[in-house]
Amino acid sequence: MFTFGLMEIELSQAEENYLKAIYSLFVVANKAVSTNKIAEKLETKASSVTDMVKKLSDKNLVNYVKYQGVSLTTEGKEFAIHVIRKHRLWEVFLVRHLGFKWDEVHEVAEQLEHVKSRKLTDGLDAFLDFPRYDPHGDPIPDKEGNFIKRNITVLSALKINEESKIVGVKDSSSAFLKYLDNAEIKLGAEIKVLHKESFDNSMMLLIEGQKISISQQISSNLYVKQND
Amino acid sequence: MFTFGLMEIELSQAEENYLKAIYSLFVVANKAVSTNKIAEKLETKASSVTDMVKKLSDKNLVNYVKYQGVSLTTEGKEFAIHVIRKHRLWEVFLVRHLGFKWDEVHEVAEQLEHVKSRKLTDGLDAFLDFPRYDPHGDPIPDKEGNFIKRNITVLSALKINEESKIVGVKDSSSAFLKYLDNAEIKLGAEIKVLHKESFDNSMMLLIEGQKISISQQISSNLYVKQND
DNA sequence: ATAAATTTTTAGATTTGTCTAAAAAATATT
DNA sequence: AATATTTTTTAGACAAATCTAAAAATTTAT
Repeated sequence: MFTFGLMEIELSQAEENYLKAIYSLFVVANKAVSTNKIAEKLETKASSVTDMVKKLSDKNLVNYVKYQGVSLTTEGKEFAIHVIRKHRLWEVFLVRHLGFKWDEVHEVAEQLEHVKSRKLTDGLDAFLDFPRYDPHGDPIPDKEGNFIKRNITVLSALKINEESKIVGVKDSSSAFLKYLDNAEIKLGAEIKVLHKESFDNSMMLLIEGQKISISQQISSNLYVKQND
Repeated sequence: MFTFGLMEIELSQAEENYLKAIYSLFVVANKAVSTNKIAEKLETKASSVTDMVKKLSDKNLVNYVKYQGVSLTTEGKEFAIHVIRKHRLWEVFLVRHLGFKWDEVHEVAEQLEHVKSRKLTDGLDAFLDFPRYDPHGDPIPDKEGNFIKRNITVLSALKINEESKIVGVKDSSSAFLKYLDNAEIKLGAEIKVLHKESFDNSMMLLIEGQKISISQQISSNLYVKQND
C-alpha cells in the first residue's frame, strides 16, 4: 500500500501544533516563515523549532532550507488543515451543545483537536449539520480540506456611511471577546459607520439600532463582509 | 490555598492510565496489585511500572511498598474514577450521537478521557442527561465520583428455569461485542434459562421469544441482574 | 565594504517515559 | 532448610521534546 494522501502517518501533538503554527503564520506572511516567528507563536525557543522543523522536513511535511525559513508541503498543509477542521468543529460543539461561551472554547478545543479518529471527526461534522463557520466566524474546512474563501475586511477600513455586517473576529483572546459581549457586539450584526474621529481613529457606529463608539483597537480586530 | 480535594495537580496521560489500571486491577483482586499485573494490563514492562509507581507514590496517589504491590490512596482513587467517568460519558456520546457501534468506542474514548476541563465533562454529562450506564452496561460515576453499585452475576451462574435480564458485558473486546450483535443479544433483553448441557456447560436460552444456545465462553462474559 | 547587530543553528544537557540486562528479594520446590 | 524458580527492582541506555550557551550565518548600519 502506498496510500500517501493523508492520515497514514501518525503525528505527535507537538508535530501537529508546529504544522498548525506554520500554516497560520504562512497564511498572513505569504512567504516562508522564520524559526523565530514559529518559536514566538508556540512560546518556545528558536533552537527547539530548528530541531522540530528538521524532523518535519524528514517526514516531508515542511520545506526547510537552513537560514531560509519554513513552508508547508502539500501533505503538511493537508495535516494542518485537518487539525484546524477538528479544532473548529469542536468549538461549535462546545458552544452549541455544552453551553460554552465563545471566549471559553479555545483551550479545550486545543486538546480535542488532537484526538485521532476519522469517524469521530466526520461524525461530529454530521452531528453538527456541517457547520461552515466556528463561533468566531472562522470558516471550517470540509472533509476534503476545502475552505470557504470569504471576502472580508476589517471594520476600521470602512468609510463613513458604509454599511456592512460583522462576520468574524481577528483577535480571539478572551479579553477581546468579553469586551464584545459586554458591548453587545455579536457576529451577524448589521452596522453602519456614522462618523470617524480623525485624531484617535475611533468610530461612531450604528449597530442594530444602537449608537456606539469604538476605538481603533476594536475596529481593526473586527471582520466585516466585503461590500461589493 | 490547600485545595487538596481534586484536580489541583495536573497528571500526564501516562499517569492517568496507570491509575486507571491500578484501580481496575484492585477492584477485582481486592488487594494490593503487583507491578507485573500492571505491566501486563498496560502492555509495558515491569521495570517501567516500578519507575512510574515510585513517581505516583511521591505524589501521594498510590501506596507503594517495595516488593509488596500497589494500591490507590484516596486521592489516587478520586483521579482514577474521574478518568473512568470521562471515558464512559464519551462512550455514551459516541454511540448516541455520532453513530458509533458499541465495539467501536473504546479506542476513541481512550483518547477523549484525557481531555482536561471540568466544564467539558460536566457539560457533557448534562448534555447526555446524566446517563447512569455506558453502552456496555458499566455504571458511570457522577460528578462526586459516586457509582451505582449493581447487584449482578454472570449469566453462567443462573440455574435452570431462572429468569433475568442482561445488563452488561464482562469482556468488552470488539470480537465479543460483534458476536453479540450477530446473535442479536442486546443489553436489556429478558432471558430464561431453558437447559444446561452438563458436558460442555453450554446453555439453552429463551431470549426475547427466541431459543438460542450459547457456550460457556459467552455465558460467563454476560452480566445479568441479580435475582436477589 | 566592513563592522555591528540580529537571527539561526549547533552542541550539550534535561525531563518523561520507556526499554534491556543484571541484581536482589520473595516464593515455591524438594 | 537449602535450592530453584519467579517476581521485582536497579542500573544504565534511549527517543522525544525541550532548554541554555556558544558558534555560525545573515542582515543592517555606518
